[in-house]
Amino acid sequence: MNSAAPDVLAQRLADSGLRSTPQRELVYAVLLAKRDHPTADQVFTRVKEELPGISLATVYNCLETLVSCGLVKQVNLERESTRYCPNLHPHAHFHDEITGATHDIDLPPTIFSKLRAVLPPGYDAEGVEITFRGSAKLPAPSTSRESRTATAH
Amino acid sequence: MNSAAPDVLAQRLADSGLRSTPQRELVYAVLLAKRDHPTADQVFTRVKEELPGISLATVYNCLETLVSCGLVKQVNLERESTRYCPNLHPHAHFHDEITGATHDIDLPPTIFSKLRAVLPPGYDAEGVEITFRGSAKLPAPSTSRESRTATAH
DNA sequence: CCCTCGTTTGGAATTGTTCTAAATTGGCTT
DNA sequence: AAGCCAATTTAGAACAATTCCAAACGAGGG
Repeated sequence: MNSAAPDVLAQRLADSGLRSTPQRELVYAVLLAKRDHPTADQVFTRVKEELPGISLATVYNCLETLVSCGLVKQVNLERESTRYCPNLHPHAHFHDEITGATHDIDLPPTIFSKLRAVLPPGYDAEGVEITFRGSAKLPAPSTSRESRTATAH
Repeated sequence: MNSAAPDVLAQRLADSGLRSTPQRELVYAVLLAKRDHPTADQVFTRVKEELPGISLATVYNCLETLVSCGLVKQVNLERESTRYCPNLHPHAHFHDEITGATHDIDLPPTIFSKLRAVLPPGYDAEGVEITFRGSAKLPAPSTSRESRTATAH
C-alpha cells in the first residue's frame, strides 16, 4: 500500500547523514501501519513480531531518529508515556478520556492565524498544539476501511 | 498581599470534606506567590524554606489535593515534570523554548467556541488546551521581583 | 581483507512519581 | 482533660519511562 514510504525514509535519513537500517525502516513502517499514537513500548511490541531480536533501546533510538528527521512527531498528553504520530499535516488531537484513545482532528488552516493573533506583541510562536479532551461517540469505528486519518493526503 | 487566598483554600477543602493544614496552605501560597509554573520539586524547594521538615511526598499529596479541589491545574509540556498552575481563567500557554519559561496567555472567550466548531460530529470536548511554542522577546518581565528562576541559589 | 565509524544491544543508571506502612495530628465525644 | 478515630504526613521503598553506557556488530572505503 505504501511502497513510497521506505524511500521517503531513506531519503530523509540520507539528508541527515544517517543510514537506513532494517530497524529504522520497520519502526517507521509500524507507525505508518497503525496510526493510533502508540507508545515506545507498543511500537516495541509490534516491531518484535517481525524482528524478534530488536531491543527496546533501539526502538527508542529509532523513534528519536525519526523525530529528528521530521518524519514523526512526539505527542505528550497527561504525564504518561510519550506517543508517536507520523501525521505531518497540521492537526489537533482529541483525547478520549473514556477509551484513552487519541484521534487526529483536521484543522482549517485559518485557525492557526486566528490563534497567532491572540498572542501579545513580543511573542513569536513557531508552533501551536491543540488538544481536546472529552469523549467521542463515534457512529461506527469501521475497523475495515480505516475511516480516519490517512485519507487526507 | 493575598490574604483572601487561604480562606478560599479552606473553603474549597471543606467543600470536599478535607482539612486545611499548614502544608496545604503553604503549597498553595507558594503557587500563588510565583506563578512560573513550577515543578513539584521546585515547589518542594520553595516550601522547605518556610517549613523545613516537609517531605516531597507531602508536596505531591498537597498538589494532588489542590488539583482535585479545582484550585490548581496540571500542565504537561514535553515529557518532563508536571508543572502546576493556579491560574483558573481560560488561558493558553506559551512555552519559550529558549529560556524554558512558560507564560500564560489570555484568550478571548470566543476562541473556544470557534475551536469546538472544528470538531467532527460525535466528538464532545469538555476542555481544550492550547500551547504555543516559540520564543518571546518581552520588553520587560513585569513580574517585578525575580527575573527568572535560578537567582535564588 | 581490515579499519573505522555508525548502529544496535543489554543492562545499569536516572528521573519523576506513586505506594506503603508507620507516626503524627486534629477534632469530637465523653 | 482523656481517649479515640480518621485524616494527614512522613521516609523510604517501589515503579515506570527513558536515557546512558560500554561492548559487540556490520557496512563501506581504502
